Amino acid sequence: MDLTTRIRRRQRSGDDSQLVLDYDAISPVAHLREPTGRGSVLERLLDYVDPVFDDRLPRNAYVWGPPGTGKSAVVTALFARLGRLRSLSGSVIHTSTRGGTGVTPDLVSVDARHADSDFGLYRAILDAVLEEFVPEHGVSTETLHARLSEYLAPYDRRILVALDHVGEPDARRLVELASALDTVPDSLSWVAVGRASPSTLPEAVRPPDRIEVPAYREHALVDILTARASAGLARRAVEHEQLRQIASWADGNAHDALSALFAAAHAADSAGASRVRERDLWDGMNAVPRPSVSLGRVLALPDSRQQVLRRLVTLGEEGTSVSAAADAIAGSPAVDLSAGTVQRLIYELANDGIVERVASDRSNGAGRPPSRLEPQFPTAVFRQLYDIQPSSIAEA
DNA sequence: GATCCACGGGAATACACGGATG
DNA sequence: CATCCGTGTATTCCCGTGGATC
Repeated sequence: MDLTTRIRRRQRSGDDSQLVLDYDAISPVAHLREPTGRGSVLERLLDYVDPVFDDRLPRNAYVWGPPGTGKSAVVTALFARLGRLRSLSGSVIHTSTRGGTGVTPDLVSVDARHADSDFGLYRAILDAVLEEFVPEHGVSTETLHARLSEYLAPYDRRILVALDHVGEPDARRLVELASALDTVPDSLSWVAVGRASPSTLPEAVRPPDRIEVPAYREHALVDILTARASAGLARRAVEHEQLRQIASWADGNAHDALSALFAAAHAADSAGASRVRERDLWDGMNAVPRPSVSLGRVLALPDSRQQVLRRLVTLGEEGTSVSAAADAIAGSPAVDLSAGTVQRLIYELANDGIVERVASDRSNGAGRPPSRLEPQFPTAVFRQLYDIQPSSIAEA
């Protein structure tokens, strides 16, 4: 057990109940080292990356499928594992900028939600590939581009980049990413991970290799829930039949299923129960809006946005309108933003679909009626995950 | 001095309503 | 009765500024 896990366990409130042993294990945003139930997808991905074993570079590719199907999980796990295997084999000093003898392609994962400019994209790749620190300020996009090109220039240097979450609501679109990568030497390939069907991609960026990741079958989802529950919950905390209910309700979406399990377990735990009761199960499923914005996306938002959301989900009466919510949030000592900025952020979040503005039914005369705010993600799960983030441990 | 980015602030625009107008 | 107008909010849009850094 690592330190973070230990700290998290200690952080649990209410020491008596031992229902949830490890929130991380049942977290919808944590990816397991061994993804469950995605064997055939994994096989296809292995076929795709096969050239890497011969120190060659695969072509561009596109992995796609609906939300909550483990696309990211599989690709992330594969890249991590390959990177680890390679460094174990010791045949390549891939992180060294000095060596120059490396021939195995570098494997880099980039979250398109973070690399939201050409600058960010180049920086993310360089940062993964170079040992030295890559500046975040004070240097032009052009400079980073040149550095990347320079890195790739030697004949035997190659990079395979996984572009995760491509084209999702607040990530860049593949077209933009691809064209940014088009201008570097072609000893760089990418494998994009997204939701949209390849037929919706412009022909110019539609890669030759495509791997579809279909929704989970119900029994596969039950397996996933079972594995997670046994890793993170006390023995017998939840019954097989309850997991089956969640799986059936989640309709193939692992994110939603795990969120419901998480929320149910948390509800039971904080009520001091030793097992998930029917009402907890019910609460858990009700805690997840359908469709739900993925928590991975919420937790990938810039800090200021997450702070705003964290306060927003605990507002009561003060949250009845955008401006009232903004005032209340800006007034919180934990938030260091002006009310105007908070308000703008809320509107931005609403535009991105992370919260929904609902037209108020009652109008009291003058002016345009304010709208109510409804988060489109599992708020209970978000609160818990946000509060146990390492950063908040540091602050505490 | 240059660079990127997040903030902040405010102008411009959209909308809802009641009342006035033709 | 159908439209237009004025007023008061809500929402969107835009851009300058300053921090942090090289």
